[in-house]
Amino acid sequence: MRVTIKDVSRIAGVSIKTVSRVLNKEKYVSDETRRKVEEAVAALNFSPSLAARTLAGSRSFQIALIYDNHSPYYIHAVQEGVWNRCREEGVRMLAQPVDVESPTLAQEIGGLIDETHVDGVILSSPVTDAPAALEELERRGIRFVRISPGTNHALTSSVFMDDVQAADDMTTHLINQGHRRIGFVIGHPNHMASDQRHFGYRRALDRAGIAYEPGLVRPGTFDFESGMEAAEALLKLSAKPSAIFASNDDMAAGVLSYAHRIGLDVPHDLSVAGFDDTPLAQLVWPPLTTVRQPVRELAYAATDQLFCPDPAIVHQRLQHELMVRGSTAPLRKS
Amino acid sequence: MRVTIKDVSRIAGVSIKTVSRVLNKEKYVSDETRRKVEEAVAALNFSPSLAARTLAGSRSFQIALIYDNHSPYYIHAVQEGVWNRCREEGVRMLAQPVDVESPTLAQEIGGLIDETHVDGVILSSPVTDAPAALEELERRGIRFVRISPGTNHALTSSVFMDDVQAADDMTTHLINQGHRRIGFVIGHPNHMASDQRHFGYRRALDRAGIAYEPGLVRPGTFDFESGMEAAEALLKLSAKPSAIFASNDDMAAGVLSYAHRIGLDVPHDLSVAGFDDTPLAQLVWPPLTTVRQPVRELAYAATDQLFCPDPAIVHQRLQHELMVRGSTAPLRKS
DNA sequence: GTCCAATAAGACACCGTTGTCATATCGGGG
DNA sequence: CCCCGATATGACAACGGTGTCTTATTGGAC
Repeated sequence: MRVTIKDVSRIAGVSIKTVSRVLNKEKYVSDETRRKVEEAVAALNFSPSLAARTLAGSRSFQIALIYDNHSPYYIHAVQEGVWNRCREEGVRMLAQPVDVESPTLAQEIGGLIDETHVDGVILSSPVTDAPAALEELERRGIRFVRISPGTNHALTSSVFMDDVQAADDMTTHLINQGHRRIGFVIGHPNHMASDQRHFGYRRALDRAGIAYEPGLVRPGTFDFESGMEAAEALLKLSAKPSAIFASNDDMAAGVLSYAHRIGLDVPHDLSVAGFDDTPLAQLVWPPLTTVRQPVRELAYAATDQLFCPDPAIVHQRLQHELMVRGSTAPLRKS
Repeated sequence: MRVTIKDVSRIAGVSIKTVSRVLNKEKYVSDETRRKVEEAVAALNFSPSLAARTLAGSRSFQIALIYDNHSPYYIHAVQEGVWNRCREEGVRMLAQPVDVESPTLAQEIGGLIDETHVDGVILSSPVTDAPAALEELERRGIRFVRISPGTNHALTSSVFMDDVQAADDMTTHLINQGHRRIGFVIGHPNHMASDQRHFGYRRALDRAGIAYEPGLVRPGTFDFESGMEAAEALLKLSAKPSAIFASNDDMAAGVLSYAHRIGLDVPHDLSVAGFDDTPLAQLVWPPLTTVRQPVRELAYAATDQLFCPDPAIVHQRLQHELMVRGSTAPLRKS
């Protein structure tokens, strides 16, 4: 049947406890013994049962990644980052999609933790800001790290980028190109990042001495359709914007699409900027000027913090990057 | 500390075995007792330890989804489909990215199974056709279902769509619009679907009495760049195609992008068709005519088969759908 | 009234590890 | 040479459930 630690101990001629010691890289095992055990492990192709380790020990060698589905690209990148760090650590990753609006959110998360005894949890936006989730995790005293949280809940570690500064940078880029009437499409109200990007846009305008015009700002939901709708509203204004900054790439693609549909030439008739630098940014024409968000790196760093024994609460900021491509251009004199 | 089955049994005034029976919905528990146990479970907010159940019992309440990263959209949809079925069953999903080219693939999969005791495995393309993976799973006698396998390994269950027919349908659609010189971009050589789509293209041409011209067929790797490169090669031919059928959407987007770059008007100067109907298809201009691949449904059905106690090997085909959008048009008489 | 199958519930071993404690040996300071 | 802390290893009891077996108790069929 299944190969167990007993088989290994028999082959190696030691007790199961000693095998366990080798497996867990504990001190107080002689080189000679260690070698024998390692050989036996290799010979039998032994992998210890996670279930047994979890039950008997104080670790489960599993962490959970909890997220709500918004952008497949984003989630995919997060999973990749978390997974990369997990694999180095020999830890399994449990991917757990949830509905952040669900009234049973806390219960679901609690159940997950009770069932699996995960050693820690990574929270991805927008679950990072769901009070029910945070309370549940804290009540259980489980370690968790948040990726790009919107609220600076001082109690927990997090990794993030500066959304305000990034949106400011992008807006400033457009201003530097001579644009004065710059439309803005806000993100999904669920996401704190939406407010921050909105704020960054506003801050850049202020600094440049350009008045903030509510009419140039449209609500959106981070998806293509809402970008199109926002573009339609903005481009039907009598005083049209010469540039539109959509606060994520999907919406920017929607703006682009609507602009094409009514015969505008991007970037000469209209500059369009996005945010996130998803692959999509380079799968549209013209390729989007956007902000690269280091998602993989954020996820990796978050997981690293989870494993890192440093008990201090750490807030780590990673750098964004302005990706200037073909969808923005200097304002045409007319 | 942690709430265990003992606490529940104490509160309910029954033995732990009876609690276990209720948890597992076994027969031979009186309604009265069942009610008492359920109340105790609810009162204590009890979730049984998966580790203990796995160790003691014959099930682990976990399945693994093994995939290699190609398209984030595809993987995301697969995960969603698998997860949806898992949630109904109260089973956890272990997402396991692998490198299908890795020489240690079998070992990784073997280790996963030994460690986690998963009850079954879902294989997503292209891992579906990695001999090392299949052999390892069979050697361990573990149940697994493949999503869209390329080879018809008679031993295992699978769900799939008819790639040949779908590519045939799309090609026929183009032919019906009057196109005769139809370029084709092949997919990644790793994926069996690439050959099948290629074959479908050829079959449709044959039936229509159009000669297959190797010069109109370019290799690709399922990504945007390879689509652009293929488009460049095809559109520099002296006898240009009037339509290009790229065998996935990313490559079609690449074709579209290159066409725009050299000033072609799609669809009037060139029809472009894709395959998969990823969200991207509607995030480009003009929206792509493509084949809808029912990925979520395939994943859901595969998981359903895994849980279904029917031991027979089942091959289930799901229907594709032609999505005609703005990127294809009747051949312009010139 | 007897017998047997179906129903209902508990006792107890066991799953494969790790934690704790006990034991043995070794090397060096006094 | 003795004693003690560091090193090295093993015995054994958990961990929290399920599988198996045993024991009552019912309710027809004969």
